[in-house]
Amino acid sequence: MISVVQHGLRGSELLGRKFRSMRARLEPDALSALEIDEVDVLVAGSDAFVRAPKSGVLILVSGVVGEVRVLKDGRRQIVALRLPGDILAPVKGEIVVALTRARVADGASLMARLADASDAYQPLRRAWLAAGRTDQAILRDQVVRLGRMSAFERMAHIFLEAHERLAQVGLAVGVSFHLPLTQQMISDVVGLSVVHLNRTLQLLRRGGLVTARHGYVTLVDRAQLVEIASYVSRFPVAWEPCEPAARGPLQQLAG
Amino acid sequence: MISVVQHGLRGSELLGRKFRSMRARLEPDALSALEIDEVDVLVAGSDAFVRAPKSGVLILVSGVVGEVRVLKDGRRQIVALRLPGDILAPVKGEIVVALTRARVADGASLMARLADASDAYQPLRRAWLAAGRTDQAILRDQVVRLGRMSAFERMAHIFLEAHERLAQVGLAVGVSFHLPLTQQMISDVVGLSVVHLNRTLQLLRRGGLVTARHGYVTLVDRAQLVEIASYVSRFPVAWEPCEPAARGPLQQLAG
DNA sequence: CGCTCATTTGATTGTTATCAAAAGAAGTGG
DNA sequence: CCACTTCTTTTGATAACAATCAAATGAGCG
Repeated sequence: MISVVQHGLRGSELLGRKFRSMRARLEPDALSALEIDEVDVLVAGSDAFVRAPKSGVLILVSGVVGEVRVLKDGRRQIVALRLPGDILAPVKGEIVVALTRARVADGASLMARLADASDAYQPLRRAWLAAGRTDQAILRDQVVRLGRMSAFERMAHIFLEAHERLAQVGLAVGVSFHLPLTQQMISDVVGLSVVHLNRTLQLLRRGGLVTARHGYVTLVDRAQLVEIASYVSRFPVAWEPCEPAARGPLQQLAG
Repeated sequence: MISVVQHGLRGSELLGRKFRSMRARLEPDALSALEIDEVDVLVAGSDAFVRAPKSGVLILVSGVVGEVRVLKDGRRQIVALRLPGDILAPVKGEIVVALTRARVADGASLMARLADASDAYQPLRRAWLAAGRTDQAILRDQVVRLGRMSAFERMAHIFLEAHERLAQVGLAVGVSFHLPLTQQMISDVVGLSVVHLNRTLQLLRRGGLVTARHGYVTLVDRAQLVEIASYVSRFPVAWEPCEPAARGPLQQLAG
């Protein structure tokens, strides 16, 4: 299983996958010369608080980070969960928290290329905008999840979303993926208490819907999860079922 | 009291106020030649469902509309509440619902001006981007509201937000404003049942925090509301207290 | 091994939803 | 202007859901 934290992918490769899944017709080398591989900031520790990027745009290369709001009394809401290939864009009043060890790259050179108005970069600009719209849609999914879904539905939904987003950048194998977050962190995403999240997770497990252990998640019955969460895909089929190949190595991870 | 539904403001005036509150140094006539006053679509009725804009960007001139997700079993979530001066931007799976009678204008000419790369429109482009960021921040406020706030806090928060957003475009008088929505509609914004919303509203009233009647809302104790909701302003003081002038006409509305 | 952190379980409380129905407003047509 | 309908607000009673408190178990790590 390919790890979210330690995949061998370069930043440009990640972005390429992401942008291409937006139906962008990018040349093979549209991103190759970008210097987004040089990791700018290395954030370690699972709860290290890092102030917003010192300058410009940051791209998450590996690991998981959250854009977090903390209320006076300590309640936390992870407004957006950022996965490899995502742009970090916290707003005023939010902090960026590394939920796992994470590597981020400076997006300055990408931004420069986007600012270049030449025709050659037209597909790139399109893809960038499409990615932004997807980001927006995912944030709105988060609103619906928190506003009108039961704990059970929320869990089904977040698992589906995480899977799809990771699959988009090639960080999923079939219906399985690596997402090494504590239940506390996930509860701060879906707006539940840890205890209730734990119990809800058990319902999903006992229902034969998912398995989750040591940060490895498998959507055992994806179809039913989609049904439960009324899940609407945000990507044009970025993942292929590929059941046969996956079954072998997955079962040991599934626990 | 100036009405959200029937103010006499022209679209360009609304946008001007909005953009100027973004600290944009717009020339007095930066927007004047725009044809955003010609109302494109007239949506009547309080629950008329209108499919997404036929082409391009729509600007809300008067009235209130919601960008709504409807789940299979009829649960609804108003993802974003749109007030005069806002841009309508529903994503896939959402519908635009007129919550009051509303007038919308076609933003094509504004978009054309934004696309014009000449220096003259630099401040306009800046303001446009700033408005987009504010929009994003408000959406994220919505996430926190739904994810980690109690019913009481949610109500305090949404009232403060509505006030600030209306004040920004001059549709508030002091701490009072017009927002003719049914409790059902508001409950679909804050993710509560109507019944519970009604009871929570009574708590706010009895606590001497707000008055709300016939669509007229007064933040009687704004300071305390801010405290309750941990409210963070999204605008650079777009409204001035102006208590003295307001007190007269407000009290009769306050009921 | 012993420390710490994460997960799990049990018991209980508190919050919010749901159901049902009354009372109040607003609009319609006679 | 009134009877009538319909929608909204309000109230009461109850059930479902999720949070909290407390503690045990399990996993990772030096």
